[in-house]
Amino acid sequence: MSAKPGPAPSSTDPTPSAAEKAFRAAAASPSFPALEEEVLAFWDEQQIYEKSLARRADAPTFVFFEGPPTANGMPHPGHCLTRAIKDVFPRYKTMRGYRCERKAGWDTHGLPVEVEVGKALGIHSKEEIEEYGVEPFIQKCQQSVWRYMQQWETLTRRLGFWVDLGEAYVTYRQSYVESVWWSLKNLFDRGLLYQGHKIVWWWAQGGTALSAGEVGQGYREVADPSVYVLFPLIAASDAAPKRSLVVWTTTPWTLPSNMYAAVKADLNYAVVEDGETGEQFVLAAALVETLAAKMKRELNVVETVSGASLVGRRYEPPFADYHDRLSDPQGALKSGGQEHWYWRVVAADFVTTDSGSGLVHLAPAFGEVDYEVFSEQRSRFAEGEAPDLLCAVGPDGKFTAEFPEMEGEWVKSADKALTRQLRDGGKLLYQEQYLHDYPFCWRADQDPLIQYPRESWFIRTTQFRDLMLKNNSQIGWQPEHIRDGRFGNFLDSNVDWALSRERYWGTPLPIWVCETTGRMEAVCSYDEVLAKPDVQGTEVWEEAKRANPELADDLCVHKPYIDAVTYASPFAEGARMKRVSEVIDCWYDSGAMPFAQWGWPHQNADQFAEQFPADFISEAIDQTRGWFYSQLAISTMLFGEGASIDVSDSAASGSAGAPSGSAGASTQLADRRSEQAYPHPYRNCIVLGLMLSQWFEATDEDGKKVVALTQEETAEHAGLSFTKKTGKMSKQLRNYRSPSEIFDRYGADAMRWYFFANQAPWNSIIYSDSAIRDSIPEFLLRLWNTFSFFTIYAEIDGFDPTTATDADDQLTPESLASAPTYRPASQRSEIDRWILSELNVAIGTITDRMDRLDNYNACAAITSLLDGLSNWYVRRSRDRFWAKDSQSADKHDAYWTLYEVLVQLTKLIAPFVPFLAERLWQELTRPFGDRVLASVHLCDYPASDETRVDTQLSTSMKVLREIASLGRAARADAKLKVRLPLAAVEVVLSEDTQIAWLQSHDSLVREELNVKSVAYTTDGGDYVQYSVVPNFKRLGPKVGKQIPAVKKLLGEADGNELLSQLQTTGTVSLSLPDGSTLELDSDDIEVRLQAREGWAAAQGASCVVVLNTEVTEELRREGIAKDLIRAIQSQRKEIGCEYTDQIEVGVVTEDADIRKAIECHREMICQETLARQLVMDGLPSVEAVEIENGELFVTRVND
RNA sequence: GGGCGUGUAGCUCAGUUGGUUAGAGCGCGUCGCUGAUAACGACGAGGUCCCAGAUUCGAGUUCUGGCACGCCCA
Repeated sequence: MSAKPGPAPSSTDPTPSAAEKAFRAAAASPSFPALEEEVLAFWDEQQIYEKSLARRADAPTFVFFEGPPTANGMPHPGHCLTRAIKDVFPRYKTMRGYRCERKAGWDTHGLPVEVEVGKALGIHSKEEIEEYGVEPFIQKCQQSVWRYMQQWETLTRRLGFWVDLGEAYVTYRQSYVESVWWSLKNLFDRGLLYQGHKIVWWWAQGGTALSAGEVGQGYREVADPSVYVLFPLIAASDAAPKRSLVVWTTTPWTLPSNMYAAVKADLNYAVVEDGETGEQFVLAAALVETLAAKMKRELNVVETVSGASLVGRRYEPPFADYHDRLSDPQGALKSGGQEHWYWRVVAADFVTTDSGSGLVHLAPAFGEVDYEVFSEQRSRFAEGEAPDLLCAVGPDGKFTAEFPEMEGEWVKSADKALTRQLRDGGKLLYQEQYLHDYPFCWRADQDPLIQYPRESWFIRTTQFRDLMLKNNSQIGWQPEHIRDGRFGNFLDSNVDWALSRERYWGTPLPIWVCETTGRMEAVCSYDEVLAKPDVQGTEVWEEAKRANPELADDLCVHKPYIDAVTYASPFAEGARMKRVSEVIDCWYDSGAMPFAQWGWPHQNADQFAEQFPADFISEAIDQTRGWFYSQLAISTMLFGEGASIDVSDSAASGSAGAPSGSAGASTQLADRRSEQAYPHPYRNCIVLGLMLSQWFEATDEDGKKVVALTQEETAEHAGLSFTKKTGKMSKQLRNYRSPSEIFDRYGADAMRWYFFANQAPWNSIIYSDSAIRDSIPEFLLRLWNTFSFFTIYAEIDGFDPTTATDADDQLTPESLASAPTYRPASQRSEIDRWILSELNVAIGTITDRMDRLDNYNACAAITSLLDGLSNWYVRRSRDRFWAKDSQSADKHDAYWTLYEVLVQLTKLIAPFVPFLAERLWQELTRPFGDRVLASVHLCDYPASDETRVDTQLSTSMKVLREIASLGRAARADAKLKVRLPLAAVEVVLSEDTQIAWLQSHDSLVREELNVKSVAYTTDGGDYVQYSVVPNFKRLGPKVGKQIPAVKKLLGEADGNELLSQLQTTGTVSLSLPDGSTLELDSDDIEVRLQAREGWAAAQGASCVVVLNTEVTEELRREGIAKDLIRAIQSQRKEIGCEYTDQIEVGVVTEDADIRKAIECHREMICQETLARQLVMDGLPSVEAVEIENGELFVTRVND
């Protein structure tokens, strides 16, 4: 890395020396990574980011929220994308005049941290953690949070993501925790927090619940018993035949805890009779045959009944223990009457006939859907009359005394014995093995997980479902389908938020419970607890701090210290208030960031009022149920309609540092809310797609997978055949390059541009070495070459933009106009006006797209502008830059035009590729020294100058470019290379609107096609066959069903005749088959041309270009001269001539054509090659080069 | 099993309110240029727009039903 900053205007020397003042030719192919490192150093040194914010100190805000990543994990390529997207819009908005603060943030709580620490300590169960000690464990967690901080900061900086890392919010900080506490207290006081059961995936051996993500990791295919069990129905009378429900399950160990059997109400059930035993069974009609086939028995249908008719029927439970102990309890229903608590048939929608018997065994303790049915059932009973949950299994996964015969047995190993018991009791109809995916603990992969009920705290989010939906409807989602699709559906099926976690490292639930009465209250800050009567236990923290003064003060609000704090109960004399033991879901932490990042409402009322809601956030799609939801839910509950925000209690509690603005916070926010009740907490959200990798994979002779990241790398493994793969990134396969390698090889701009310009951000994005590498020549290098071209000639000609004495510090086009050599665009040549028009059209498009958060199409507009600049403007203007007279008006026009476009383009690309833009800015503004802004990122984004847009010219130029392209195609077809001049081309157009313009500007075509003359005509009957087709868009609505007839008539008619009719009368009349007549004017039809056979011609959409293929002697000689020029030029380069060096040329040949060509075109040859002399002889001590039919000698002339 | 998304050239992707010759970049082929030159340019080949129905004068685009893949949830 260079120690020096980029070649910015030097601060030590305010007046640049003459040498510094001039442009200097730029390196042909720069090292982008090295360039970027220089720019980074420059930004740091000059504090450009800080300056960019300071310039907008009083500007309107554009609010950005950083979704906090966890610094506990290594940053990976996916983070590059989110961070790049999070960077480009704030940069853009800043240039557009907004103040966009970018407060970083870190998510620091939760199980992943505990797991990391556990790994390091070699422990993983909760027991082991308790044994180790919660206090040292928590301290280790706090330290572990910053494990990869260095890598994160490096990545963030290197990618060019401008964000205030120094001011980052951190979820474990006391102020953050207290904001979260405040919000929870608010919910608690409003009765929105409650305790209930939650069925979780439970790791019995470790005594802990697993998160969905963890469960997902541990699925693997296993064979479980699949049993069809008989539940004998309790018959209405003894006379009735014995009937049993056929119930299917793959978890026999849950049968002792059976509570119900479920049917689907609208399904048909068959009563079948076993041909051998005469027993009767009930199962889904659709599954009778399947089961009969399995059992190899005949099952005769006796009767068919509906599922609904089975509902309410009672049966004998498969194991009688509960039944024996509880007898058969009943309870009063809300609707009046009595109902049995257990062992009856209920209806449930999730029942299907896809597998099993169409009758489902419900053990609500061990299944989430089962539990929902149970809750439904409970709700039917009157207060105090509802059934209790049956659960014969302990948290250790072993049967309890509720199922005495197997007490202490691990449930999963009880399946066999249970099945045997069922068979012995005649209750097993059929048994087989069933292959399915079942989750195991990812930390102990021999331990199967079970679903198990746990006490949990919930937030009553369901109460806010409609408000959240209403809120969601106002969010600007990118892509839009998220709103009514994935996110909308998710909100639609909202269930109460299971908030608590029985873990250690998290925000403690701020609820204290009275040990005597069980009554509870919530607190909103540490100080509020301290202010309670007769507080005890604070010494635990104080001692810890004394013993280790390094301890982060924030830990005082964490376990185990906060757990030790108790106070006198206001509910019962002499009783103590103790905190509940749980911590909360860390998604709640992140969702609280809009206010918690400021410590609001305990402090920073102004910041919060100003920075809420966000104008823009972005994360990947996996956050729909994560951060997108947690933010929306929390904001809706706290700030939405009907919420009451009372921050006075926080002030009253004497919260340390409660700001003076705090009292006003409530009203301020309310005002803001009434202005814009919706949407919040974020107005716009870009949902990013998945990040995939692409690599080459082969299998070696040992059957091991070999991965190569590029085609080239595959060559290192001779003999293996590689296939290209696209898929998820895998640490084990190492099928992707680390971001830092990409930065070192190709640079951050290459990666950024690839992300921004190659696909809409919500598509899955492929992160591959080659894809990123390819964005260099496609865009970065092409732009650099164009810039380099400019500097080469600006240096030669001494172009000096500082002659614009009124130039402002951003070099706006208007201010450059003060230069004496600067002519208004209207006086410049066509091509200058054209590129300026294209520039201003592009500016309009780019700003329009970016304002709509559409980076993809903005980039497309930039690319096409660059294409026009590089492939047409510069190419067609080359000879203007080569022209001898360095002071001609035309040359000045060319310089001013190219300079302006480059300067504007540099600003346009600044948010996207900030490094290259910075370097270009510094190079382009070098002559101005420190009269201009030090960084392009301090500039305003260009505004489109409508007066420079000339749509007519754009259209005409498009036709012209098409003509040139067609001419080349025709030449290629006729095998007449471009260096050979031709006498004429004729261009046949379908309409005359462009002809006048084309005629007056045909030098471009003549040069481009190397022809002596161009003629334009609409009357090309000799070369062209005309045909006429309807203009469907216009005629469709007009004639409707007649369209096919019109098309047919026009197609059959002689096109040439129709055209002449149209030209003379202005209309064409058609007699339709239905007898009516249709008059068509020129807008109703479209004329198409087709080149006739036998001409060297090429056809496009609107014209045909016909070549005159006759090659005269004269033309042939000119062609030879041009060949010779090319040979001399090539030799100039070979002997190392500078652009301006003069040469002498000698040609030795016997070829009469060559001699003649030189004779005729001596002047042109000398001029083009800067030859002082051209002799028909060898040159002394100069080596000859072979040319066709002769030898060529070229030598530099020294002055 | 449910929800959502995707399916267009060898590859990666665009494709506006439905309008009749479906585009770009890369790759490939041919050629050109040789004073932007370890670049650059032009031209060309390459398509059952996943399948099947429906609506319509007209469907890559709208609707219905499938198929495949991906993600999320169960």
